[in-house]
Amino acid sequence: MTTAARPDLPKTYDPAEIEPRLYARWLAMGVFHEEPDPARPPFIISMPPPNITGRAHLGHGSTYTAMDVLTRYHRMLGENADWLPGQDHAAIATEAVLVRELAKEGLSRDGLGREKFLERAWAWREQYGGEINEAFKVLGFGPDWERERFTMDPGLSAAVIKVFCDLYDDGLIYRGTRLVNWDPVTQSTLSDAEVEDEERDTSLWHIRYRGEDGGEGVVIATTRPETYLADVAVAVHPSDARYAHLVGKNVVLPIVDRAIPVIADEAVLADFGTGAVKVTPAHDQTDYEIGQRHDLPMPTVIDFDARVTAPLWRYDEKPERRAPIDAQAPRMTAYAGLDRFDARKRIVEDLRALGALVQEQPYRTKLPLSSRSRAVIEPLLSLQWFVTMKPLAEPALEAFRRGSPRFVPERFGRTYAAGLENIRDWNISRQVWWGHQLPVWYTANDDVVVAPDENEAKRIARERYGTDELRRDPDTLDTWFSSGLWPFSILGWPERTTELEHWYPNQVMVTAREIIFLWVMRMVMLGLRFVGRVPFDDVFVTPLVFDLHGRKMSKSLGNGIDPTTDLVPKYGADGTRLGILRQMRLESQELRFDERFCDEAKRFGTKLWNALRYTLALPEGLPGANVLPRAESLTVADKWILTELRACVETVTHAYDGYALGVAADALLQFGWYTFCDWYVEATKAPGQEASRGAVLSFVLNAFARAMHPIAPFLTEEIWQTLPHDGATIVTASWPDLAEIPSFPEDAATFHTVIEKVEQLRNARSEWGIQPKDWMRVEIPASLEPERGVVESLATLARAQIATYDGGDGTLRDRILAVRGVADTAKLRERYTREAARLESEVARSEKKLANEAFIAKASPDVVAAERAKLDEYRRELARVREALGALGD
RNA sequence: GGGCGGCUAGCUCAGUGGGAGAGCGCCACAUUGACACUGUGGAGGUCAGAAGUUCAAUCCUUCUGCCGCCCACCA
Repeated sequence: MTTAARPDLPKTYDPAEIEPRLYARWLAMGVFHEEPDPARPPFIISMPPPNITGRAHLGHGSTYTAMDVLTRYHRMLGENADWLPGQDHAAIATEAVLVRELAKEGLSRDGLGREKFLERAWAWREQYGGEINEAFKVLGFGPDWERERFTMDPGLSAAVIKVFCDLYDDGLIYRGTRLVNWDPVTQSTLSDAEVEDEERDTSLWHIRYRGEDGGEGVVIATTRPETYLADVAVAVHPSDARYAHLVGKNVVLPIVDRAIPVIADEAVLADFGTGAVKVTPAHDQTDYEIGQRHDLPMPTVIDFDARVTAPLWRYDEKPERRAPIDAQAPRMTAYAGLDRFDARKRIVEDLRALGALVQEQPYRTKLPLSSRSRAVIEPLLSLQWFVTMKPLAEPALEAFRRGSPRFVPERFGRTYAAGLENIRDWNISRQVWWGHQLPVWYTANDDVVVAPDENEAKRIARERYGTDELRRDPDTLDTWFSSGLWPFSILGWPERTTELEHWYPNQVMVTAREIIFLWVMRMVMLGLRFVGRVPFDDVFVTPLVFDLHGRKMSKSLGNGIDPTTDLVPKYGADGTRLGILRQMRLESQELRFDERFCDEAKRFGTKLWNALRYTLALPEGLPGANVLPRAESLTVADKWILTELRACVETVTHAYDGYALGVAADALLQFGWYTFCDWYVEATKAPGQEASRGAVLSFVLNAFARAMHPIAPFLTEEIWQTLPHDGATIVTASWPDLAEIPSFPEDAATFHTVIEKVEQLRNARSEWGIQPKDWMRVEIPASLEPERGVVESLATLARAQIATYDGGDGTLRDRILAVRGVADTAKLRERYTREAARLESEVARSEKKLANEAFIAKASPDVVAAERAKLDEYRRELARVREALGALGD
């Protein structure tokens, strides 16, 4: 047991001084570190690794605070709790940052060369990659820093290579030419999940393609007129009578005078646009599929810089075999080298001049944007590596049908399952250098060798192809390929480590909704395949953070908030955390961040701090930690606050268990401020409370601090340390045990009546305009006589003199407490008149209800009895108010 | 087009099949020692609209409207 160390506390709790000091102490004590311990139940969370380019934002404030709270809670429960941190190399994002840095020095990536570029990248990572960890420390997060991992650590890289090789050997990774999402800014492909749609105003251009026979031909509608140069057909719906006569005939592309066939395909919607659609297989996903079905050629007209090429060319895996299609080249030269959007303007003008542009109709469409660069994605043919997803998705779906993982809130499980059901092959190769280079080599004849390292590749090549002259594929893997292994790669997989044995699967994955497709699905699929189990029992999906007006937070809108620089200096880490959690609702999908909650949370901290000061300043001093007097020595107020404390701890425990962090935060604030400070602390100032109050205040604060510690780690540590306590730090203290907290329901009810009386008194004083200097005489029921001192004390503001009456259980308001000559009679009358009207309407409502035979017959007896009791009460009150009104005279 | 969430006091949000809640803001009052980063009281709402189920609906069902999100090959 340690006694109170510092009797002279400042009036205000100062987070700026206290928080860094406590965090440093926790680190020195190693409280966040755990070793696998089969004797205790595990509680493991793998931290979603932030990008090394990342900065703290409010998303971390919600999602990562939730993880910290859960880990701290389960640690206090005595579980083998560990939060495993790390970082993601964020291939494209990081490379973009590096390219910008180099540009400032007048350097380019290609000029520097791969080796030098990667040296720079690692140096950058060393220098800036840990910044977000500092932010996390400022926020009080306590992951197991000793276990920090990076997706490009040797161990994790080995896991990546093994997974690639195994999937390749199993025939689930293939190389092929497909239409991919090309980001012309970062010069790399993106997976479907990395493409975001954004609505933009544009036009729908209607263009006439005349018949080859000189007829009217057909009018197509398009949002991308610049790609018409590479059209290979016009498609209509098979049952569209308007165009049936044209199917099988040719129409002619304007300007370039190239003839293309009209074909019928189910994918065309007869009621959209003109019902006829141009088919450009090399630049549109739907068209690509139509092209495949009809075995159409796939000429390309836009290059990897998003410029129009002239002439057209035919994509080939080997650049030297890419053949120009120069038949129409002379007529296209005007567009050669133009950016796709400039080309669009020129082509529209030229078509208009030619009379081929039938109509230009304003139109709002969704543009595919790169989530990395915000550039408009260009669908392009390219030779890339893919993962066949269906065989991976099937076991994941089966597991989900058996209930694993469990989603909280449950509805996100349906989103997840729908994603698995509609899964498409995953493009995993990226044309950046920063990342895991594909373990793929080619012979001079383009024979493919996949191997974990170069020596093994050479051995295989010699054996199979009689050569060890190899060149390695320059591409790297999609960042999500390595993060998809996260929950097991950070535990040492493929080695069979103790950590992997005891800590896989994790108990919960906490993440945001938008990551379900990008990440959660892939972790499950890969975890199932390579470790044989779903990597986590629960997936807790936290709400997305928006600003007060419901707009997404973003740098460009200028409404982004960095909690460490924008909130912690103002409210402290505790205030920031509590303020955010108070707004987190389990079933809600968005959180409109309102800073007022942080302000409230900070003031709550000060309030508790002062309750602590009050407790420490008690003249009679404090007993040892968690020592309560025997029940006979406790006052009614003591028994009430202990009962309330127990209820609070119970609520908070259930809330944490169900991930309802907002409910836990509410309950703690409600109890701490309004129940404990406003009523109990005040009550202890009444005469007759001295004998027990020190012990009870100390006991309640100690238990309350522990219950609130997961949410507000610093303040609660400081309170706990200052009061008598057992142990070195609250971080490893035990969760309040309900069995330790006595409960006295009957006494609690009595004190509840005290509160009601006092509130009525205060209300009366205020409503009736009783001046501070004036006193009024009030009466309380005989049953409260023993608590007279408390009522008197709490009612001090009302300047009340207490008398006892024995008239049953009537309320104070009705008794009217002889107000002698001090109250404003007019105000009193007004008040009573209003009160009488209210009671009359309540009586009428209740009478009507009870007169309803159906109600009596069908409602449950409890409800009917309660309604009768209410009616009696209303009638009694009404009679008293009327009596009082009469007594007022004129 | 499909799916999902929301609509409760000026603002941000809890909540419940049976007498509408919190914080902030607003108004009034209170400064003799835990705290002015305070305390006390008050005003303020046809619980989006309509229909249905029910003895009883803000809550359950259906429809409508508006806001938002996700998915999908509407050029």
